[in-house]
Amino acid sequence: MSNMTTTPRKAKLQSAAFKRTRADHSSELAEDYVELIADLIDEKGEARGSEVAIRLGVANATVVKMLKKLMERGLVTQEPYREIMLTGEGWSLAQNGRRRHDIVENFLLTLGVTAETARIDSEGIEHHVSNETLKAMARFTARKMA
Amino acid sequence: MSNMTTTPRKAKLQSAAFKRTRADHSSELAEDYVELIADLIDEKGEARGSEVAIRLGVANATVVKMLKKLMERGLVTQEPYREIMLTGEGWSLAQNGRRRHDIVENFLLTLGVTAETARIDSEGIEHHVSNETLKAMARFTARKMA
DNA sequence: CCAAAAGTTTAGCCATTGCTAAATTAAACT
DNA sequence: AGTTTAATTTAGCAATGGCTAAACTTTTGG
Repeated sequence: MSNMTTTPRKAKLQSAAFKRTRADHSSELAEDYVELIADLIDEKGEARGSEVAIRLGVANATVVKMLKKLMERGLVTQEPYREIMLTGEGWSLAQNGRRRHDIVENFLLTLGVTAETARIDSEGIEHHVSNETLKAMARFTARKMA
Repeated sequence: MSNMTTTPRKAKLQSAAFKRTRADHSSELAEDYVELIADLIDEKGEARGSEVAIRLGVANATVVKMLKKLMERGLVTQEPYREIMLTGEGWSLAQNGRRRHDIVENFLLTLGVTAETARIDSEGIEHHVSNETLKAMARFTARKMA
């Protein structure tokens, strides 16, 4: 425990961390959409734009606009007025997101927070956790469950 | 351990969680600025816009624009071409941010990730952690340190 | 099979947070 | 003090992700 942060801290070279946070924001929305679309397909057999809008709490038009971006990025396909489908790449991204999400959510539950809090916080945290931290979380959960 | 997330998950009413995440994003930038300004004042005796720009990795003009917003929100004060100062409210916000940041960073260190990862990840996570989770993290760290 | 309802898209707006280049002010050096 | 240099601000632009209202399809029910 030698490298503990103490209160009178140095403001070091931190721009990398902030840039990383900003970069995360651009991809995290795409991942949220793709993950939700995957869930809808698994749950209801298809993903409609209006359902995505409801679950994300945004307007229909916003979803339409985002779906165009996601199509440009090669993550989803859709014909006008039809349901949304995921490309292979879209499925990979969704599955990676689910994996991270589950690890974080289960970790929080194991830490002892309520299910509701685990659900909400994991949504926010999921995109900002490095693979190293993710591994540490998974390790912790596995240990506690054993 | 009854409420563990399993892979074929239900896509429930999650719009609240997403809305919360979007709302966090608006305030997290303000907190990053204010926290950094507080660090600079403590470290160098004053906070200059150009220094803020360097540390956050953005252009000078971006900082100027943000500072106007922060002044409108009553968090900082500044006379043209002069150094940046924090209002009482600004200091509270900064201190709250530091507190959260320290808890998360120390928690990650205790979890066993490297110092570099703890620094970077805590930057991203800090703004998305509820008070309940924060408490759980602090408890965990305290227990391990004992 | 056609009209009404429901679902989807388009058009056009707004706020936010970036940027560069040019103008302005303050500071430092003869 | 005056001039150069450095710091700061202004002006104007771009991308992103929201929204509402109006237009257009698809679906559904006589």
